[in-house]
Amino acid sequence: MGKEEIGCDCDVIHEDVVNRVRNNMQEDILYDLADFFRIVGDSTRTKIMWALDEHEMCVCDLAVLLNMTKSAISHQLRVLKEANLVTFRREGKIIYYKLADDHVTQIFERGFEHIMESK
Amino acid sequence: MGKEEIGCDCDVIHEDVVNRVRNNMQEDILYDLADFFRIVGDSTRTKIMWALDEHEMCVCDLAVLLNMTKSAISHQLRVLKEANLVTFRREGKIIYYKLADDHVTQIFERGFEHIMESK
DNA sequence: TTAATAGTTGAATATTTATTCAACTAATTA
DNA sequence: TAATTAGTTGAATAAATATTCAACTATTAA
Repeated sequence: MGKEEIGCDCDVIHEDVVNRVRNNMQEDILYDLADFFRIVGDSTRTKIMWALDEHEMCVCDLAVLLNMTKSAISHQLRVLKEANLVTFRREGKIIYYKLADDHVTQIFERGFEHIMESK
Repeated sequence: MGKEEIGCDCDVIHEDVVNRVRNNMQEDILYDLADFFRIVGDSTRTKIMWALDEHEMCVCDLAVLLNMTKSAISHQLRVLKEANLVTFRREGKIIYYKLADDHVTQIFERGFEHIMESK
């Protein structure tokens, strides 16, 4: 068989399985998927998303709710904005944030149910 | 109003909203939820989970498939085992890993669909 | 019982990243 | 206009963690 790649330090054992799986593997999509989970996978961002799923809120509301500084909240909101997980609208001095769309809401709520059930 | 907590550096703006949301907030569950997403939110672990969702595999198969060392794969499998996301069975020298249960499979596949659709 | 192979493990390194701090912009109001 | 407030930003620090490396265990086969 021989090591088919440079990086691994062993021979493949089930070559047919690996070849079949490799043919179905779309690496770029798996990176995007990992990215999505990575962004939600921080407790501050998870709390923000859960809170915004309950009601739209401004930075100060979130800061008080989560007992954190405006800056820390704002930095994390930027991450969530860049990942298109939240949107916002400005009303005077105040910016209201909310979850981006139903898709995000559903994925988030499904994960929440998963945790609730396994308790 | 006054700063209700020590950590934040501003006053609450929508006190009624924050109070209502705070009453519904279960922090321990939100931490578990973030943990779940954090563990899946690494590209190596995402690839491993996707591959095991396709077919059960041993460490060497995964190492060849992902072009990584046995050690790196093994370390990540341990993380996934500890989070109860994968299980395994031994057959002689070889240990076969697979996704833990339908619950995990479904959450993972749903995230995958989400990414596929938004492309 | 020795050699070979599948897999694990702990320590070290290197990278990523969450929060802090101080300075800043944007909008409002006195 | 000047002062106030909501929010942002960049750099620095501190903490978390993915991979590497070398040594190790467990099972099988010679």
